Amino acid sequence: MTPGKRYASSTDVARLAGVSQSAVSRSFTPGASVSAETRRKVMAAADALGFRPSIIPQIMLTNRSGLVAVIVGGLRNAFYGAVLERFATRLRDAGHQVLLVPVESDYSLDTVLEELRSYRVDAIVSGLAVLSQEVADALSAFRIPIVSCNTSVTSDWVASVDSDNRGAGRVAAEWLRRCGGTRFAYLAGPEESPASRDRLDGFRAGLAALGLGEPRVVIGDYSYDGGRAAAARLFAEAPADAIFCANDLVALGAMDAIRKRLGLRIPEDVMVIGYDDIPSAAWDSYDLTTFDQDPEGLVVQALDLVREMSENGPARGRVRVVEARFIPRGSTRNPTP
Amino acid sequence: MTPGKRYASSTDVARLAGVSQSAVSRSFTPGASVSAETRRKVMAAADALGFRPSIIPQIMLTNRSGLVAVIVGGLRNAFYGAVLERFATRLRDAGHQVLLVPVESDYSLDTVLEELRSYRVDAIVSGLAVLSQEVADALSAFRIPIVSCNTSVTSDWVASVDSDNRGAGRVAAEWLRRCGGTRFAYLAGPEESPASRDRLDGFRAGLAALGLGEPRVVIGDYSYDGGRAAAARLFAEAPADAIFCANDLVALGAMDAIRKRLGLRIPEDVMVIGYDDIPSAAWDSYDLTTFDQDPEGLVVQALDLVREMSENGPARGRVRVVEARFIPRGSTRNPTP
DNA sequence: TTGCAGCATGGGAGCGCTCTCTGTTGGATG
DNA sequence: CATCCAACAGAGAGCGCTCCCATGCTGCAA
Repeated sequence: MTPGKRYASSTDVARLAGVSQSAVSRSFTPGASVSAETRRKVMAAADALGFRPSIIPQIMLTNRSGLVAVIVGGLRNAFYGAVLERFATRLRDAGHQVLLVPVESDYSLDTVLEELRSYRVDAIVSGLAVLSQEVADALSAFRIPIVSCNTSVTSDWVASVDSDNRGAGRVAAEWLRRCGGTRFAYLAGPEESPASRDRLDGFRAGLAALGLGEPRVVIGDYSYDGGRAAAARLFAEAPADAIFCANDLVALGAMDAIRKRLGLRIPEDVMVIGYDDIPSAAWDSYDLTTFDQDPEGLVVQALDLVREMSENGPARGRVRVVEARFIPRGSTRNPTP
Repeated sequence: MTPGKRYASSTDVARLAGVSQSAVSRSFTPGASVSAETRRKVMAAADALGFRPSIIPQIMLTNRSGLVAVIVGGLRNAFYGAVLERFATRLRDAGHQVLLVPVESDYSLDTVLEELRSYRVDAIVSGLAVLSQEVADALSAFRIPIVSCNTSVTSDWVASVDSDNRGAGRVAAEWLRRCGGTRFAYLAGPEESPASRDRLDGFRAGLAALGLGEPRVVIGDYSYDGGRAAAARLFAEAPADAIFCANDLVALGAMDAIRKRLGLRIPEDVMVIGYDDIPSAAWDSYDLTTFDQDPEGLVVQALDLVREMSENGPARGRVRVVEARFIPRGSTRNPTP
């Protein structure tokens, strides 16, 4: 290895060890046919040169890079951070590397896709960005396994993992009713979010099953500020006393608006339920009743789908549903038995 | 391209376009010498086959992968999420790919390093994990540029970017004093965190400059629960009325402990200052006085250091300090003029 | 017509591995 | 002593690019 060079090659090691380059390669291949003596010499030379086999030629040979792209939007939400961390950890444990791709919106994906292709990524996990049907189809044409969370698009190479949004919506409706709720409302996420829509569908279905009418709905944007504004708009029109929110951030914003701006008490005057169980939901100031999306389960299922598609090819529209665990806390009253 | 193959090669394209493989390569190289006619034919064939040049052979040739590893620990803290997102976005804008490496602690880095080396990463940004001197030295031996945030290790290939922790500590001391604080305390992060220590140093220096004594210090762990517990321990011993916290999460935990468990008012009875300006700090329930660490500046400086080391080689112990902006809010009283 | 840029083009090497194939041992066997 | 085989070592191809070089072709001045 010449002084300025950053990496020694297997040829450098072979020269120093006095063996062939093939012998070096074999020494680093588990189960290959090398004598103990040769391996010893090779390892000594490798240590001396700081050699470590490059994975790049392997990628060239196999077109499998070991890279899995994880596309995320909005890491400011601690829930996404938690999920991302789990994804990354598990992917690494499974021997993959994680290529992080932050996107603002899915139309910015187009340019990104080409790059991912040129890096020969093995799979794409569309963490939590909204994935449109067009983009899904474009992606699908590349024959790269894609697993998308909480979206409803379908395409050959796109599978998805969803939280049981509908089921949770129903549970929220029932719980709020049992706790004495009478005027129901839903503070939604962005209009195009399938997760938000599904939660609302479930909420509606739950209310209907109890013989109750439609909840009032205010469109928001999954953020604290959005939740605060949505609550203000809701109460400006008419009061509500049983509010289901598209996610925890919205719920926390709503709670603050209700308490600090409207001067109402939670849960005495108004009950609030969120979704995600982000850390702040458990904080003393909020003590928010919510649903644990089971990020662990989400991640496990997603990675299982990745594995499955990598091995068996396209799995058109396969969907795995992960149960959401209801977590009653102090933002709802005690249910009547 | 045979049906089952995922990727077309430039040779496939050349065959279809009726030109040489070199011509295909040139057509995709800006500024290369190709006739318009040839390029047209190549592009048509490339589109037909869904061809996109692989970057892998390039990496082999140059040993530059375009990959930058970002090592993070604790994405649950929304501040880290925000910083990570910025890093990733800017790195991508600069033409790099982001390899996300989550670590629990720095001893788990050893195995990770080898992998990073085999992927020929161009640089490592040790986002926010604690980096020990040993690990830094080991990394340095690989001649890979490393930029570390808020740590104090020094090694040939390790540079760092720090928030102005000391300066902020002094400002906190002065502000709390001007607002009528008399019994000062510091709720620290983990003992080995240089950032936490520096903030305390500054706080001490600020108090000393005002002719005040030592603050009481309680060791914690940078988390909400840790902050709550630390505040409880602090008050169990003796009350305080001017508390500076190692970060916002600690501050929020402390605030909840002070209000909900101790029944004291903020800021009337106790004033609290945090660090980071995470989103929750601005929420109505907290309205926390804090310091904006300027994540944007942090990221810009870090990337500038990466660039500099990539171009000019090792920059032993270079440190960039990023100003922290003080954000007075309602968790401190109004200062007397 | 000849000469010579100047551009366009194809051929070929080489990056660092893995895999296959061939060769070379040495020891057991007939 | 000839034969065979297992165990191992080395040679070489090839992955898909980029770069260098030689060649051919055009157009323009001499």
